[in-house]
Amino acid sequence: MLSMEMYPSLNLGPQRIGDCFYREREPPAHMPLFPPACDVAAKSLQPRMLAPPPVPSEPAPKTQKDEVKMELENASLWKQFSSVGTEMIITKKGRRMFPGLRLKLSGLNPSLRYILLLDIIPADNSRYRFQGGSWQAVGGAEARLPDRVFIHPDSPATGAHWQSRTISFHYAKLTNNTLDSQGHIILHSLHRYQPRIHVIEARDVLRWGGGQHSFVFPETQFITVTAYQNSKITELKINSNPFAKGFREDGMNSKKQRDARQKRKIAVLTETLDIVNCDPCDSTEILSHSTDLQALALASLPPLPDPSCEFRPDEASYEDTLIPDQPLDLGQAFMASQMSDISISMANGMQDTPGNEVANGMIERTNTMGEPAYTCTFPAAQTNSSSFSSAPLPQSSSSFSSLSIPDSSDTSDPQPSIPPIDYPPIFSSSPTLSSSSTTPSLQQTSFTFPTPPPSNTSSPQPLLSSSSPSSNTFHTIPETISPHAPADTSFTATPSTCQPGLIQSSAAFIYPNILPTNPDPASLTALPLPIQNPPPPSTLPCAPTSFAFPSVHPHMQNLVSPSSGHSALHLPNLSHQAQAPSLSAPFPSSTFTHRSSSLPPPSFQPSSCLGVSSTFQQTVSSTPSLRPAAHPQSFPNASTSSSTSYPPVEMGAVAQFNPPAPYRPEMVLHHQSLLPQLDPSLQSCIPSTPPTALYPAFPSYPLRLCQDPHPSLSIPFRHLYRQHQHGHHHPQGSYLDMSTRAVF
DNA sequence: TCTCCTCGCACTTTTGAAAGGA
DNA sequence: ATCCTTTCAAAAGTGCGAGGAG
Repeated sequence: MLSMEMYPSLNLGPQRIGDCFYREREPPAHMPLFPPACDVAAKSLQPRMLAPPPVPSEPAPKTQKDEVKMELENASLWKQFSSVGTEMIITKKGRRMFPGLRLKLSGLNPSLRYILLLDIIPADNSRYRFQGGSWQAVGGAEARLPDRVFIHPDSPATGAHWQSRTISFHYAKLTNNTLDSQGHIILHSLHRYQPRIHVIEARDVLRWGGGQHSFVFPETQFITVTAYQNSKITELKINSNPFAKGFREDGMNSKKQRDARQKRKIAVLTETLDIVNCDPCDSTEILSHSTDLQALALASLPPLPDPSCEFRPDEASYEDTLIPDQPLDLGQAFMASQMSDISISMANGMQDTPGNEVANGMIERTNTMGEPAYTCTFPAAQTNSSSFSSAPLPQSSSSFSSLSIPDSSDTSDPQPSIPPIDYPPIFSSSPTLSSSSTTPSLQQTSFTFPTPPPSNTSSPQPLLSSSSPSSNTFHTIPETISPHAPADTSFTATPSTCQPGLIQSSAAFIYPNILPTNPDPASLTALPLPIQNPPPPSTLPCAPTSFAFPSVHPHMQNLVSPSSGHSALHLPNLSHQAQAPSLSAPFPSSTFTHRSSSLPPPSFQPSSCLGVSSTFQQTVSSTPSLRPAAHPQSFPNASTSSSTSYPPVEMGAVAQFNPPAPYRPEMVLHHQSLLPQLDPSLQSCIPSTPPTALYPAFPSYPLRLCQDPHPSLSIPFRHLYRQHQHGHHHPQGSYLDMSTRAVF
């Protein structure tokens, strides 16, 4: 088995290792070290297999880290969905996300390599139900499933690579199958989730953790469903997703067409039954029936030419064929109905052309991240698809209307409703945003919205000065920043007050402060947090996180050849890693237990994105990533929902994050701290008494990068698991199948 | 009875192989 | 023989609706 410790610098203490037993594979003999795009950079780098543990003294250039920015290119589309209440279908086989996450990165060191991860964490600890046109929290969340992290197929790649193109996570799939072995991200239905993107510096393929930047875009929050609940979302999806084009009004699978087909089918079946019931021996019956049948058949056929027309060949032909032979008539009737359907469909298709062009145009714009196409007409959620225009979204937007927001501050509220996210007009300040028309509010001024200019989607976006409040890019918090220091000092107050009505959603949220210290809860709580509120209760359990390459791009898969030997991390760019001699070294099991700790007081960064850069911060691993970060209001649990501010955290300052970790290929990401907790903001509103935890308290869940043993998978090293300290017993079994696959 | 999930359907786009031509 | 373009079919991604389970 070949595994790699992804974050050597995150030595949190004794760790549990060796939980993942995967079939070892030999590294592909001819696997290129890096994708062509990265070849040059890769050559410039000295591969360091089994390199010694990273030395804290080798931090990446601060300047670069500090300027790492991420933009959500299709932010306007996301906002459209968010304004209505984004729903994501999850299926057993896995469903892609739509909208997808399309990102632009900047501020990376072009010569360094980075790994991009996507994980999705619970936004709160409630289960939802769609009632009365809005989402209502109806109870506690189900036990958190093991977190899986989707590693971007290009990972690791150089900063130049990431910055030269739009980064898409569209290959990531969501599933509700807790036994999923495909590496999809497992989520509960009817729960609210928040995607996060992590940029992890990989100074070389085996040395991860030089620095970490995490980004959260509140508008990407969604509720998982197995079937769409809100018709507005359905309309949005159909109008925005090319694959659903057939369901558009002008499509062949539109409701109109379906209804017409259904009617025809029913009519035909009814007629058939009637005919069958007739006595075939009675010529009279037959004759009369034939007449009826003819009428029916004719009825089911496309309209005949106008009687006034002199030439009506169709009529004759129908009579000739239908009357004489009953069986034939039946068949013809059916065929006729089908043909009529086809002809109608064809006609519609013909007619649709213009409309389709428009639709296609929209799609193309969407695909190309042409935000303008989707921005639009919100504030008010459109009642119909037609309302979605390609017009730019008014800045005022906001309002979502129909959905009521559950008062997060009020945990007692049994049924808080989630309103669509209201995005304040924060764009105005950004020169890059065409849509910006409104004056940012006081709080909004400090926001930096990730929305990129509608154009240049394919090309790297010009970097916005981080200093500029108007920038629509999310800034990560420099590692050098003290964890206690607010990332954005300009931000004065947070909606902190947890007032239900206040929504800072449009802004990106900064990650909750990650405690730079020991995961020990006691120590965490003892930390002098600059902010305000006591850390959130660690009631939320941490689930094991797995990093998966579920949907690895085909080309990546091709690069990997399963081999009998140890499984190596076969990232496309990594070929040499397999050569590490120490790969086979056994993993020491760790005794480290991670407890949920209180989160540091969140400082609200109104600005956009929750970007947290850190050199591996341990976020309160214990603190469940579950905290609702993005939209406090939406959190029923007051304790969790309260604050929107996230103080910057410097992980590098924490000793536990910096300790040189042994670099062993066998190791997998084993640090729960990898992913900072999402919603530290809650703390501002956190009552002195921690709310009852809806999620069972999870012990520590070290992140581990494990190779997926599944034979069918060509990509080894597919999963990174954040494992439970003490092992998690899923109702359906253990999380890891020690034999061959990572299952639960 | 209600809610939620699963499955099959029809439709679409995407992708890659095959065919043809320069 | 190589490269490029076009064509075609398979694969995969969509939402819908019926039906089943709890």
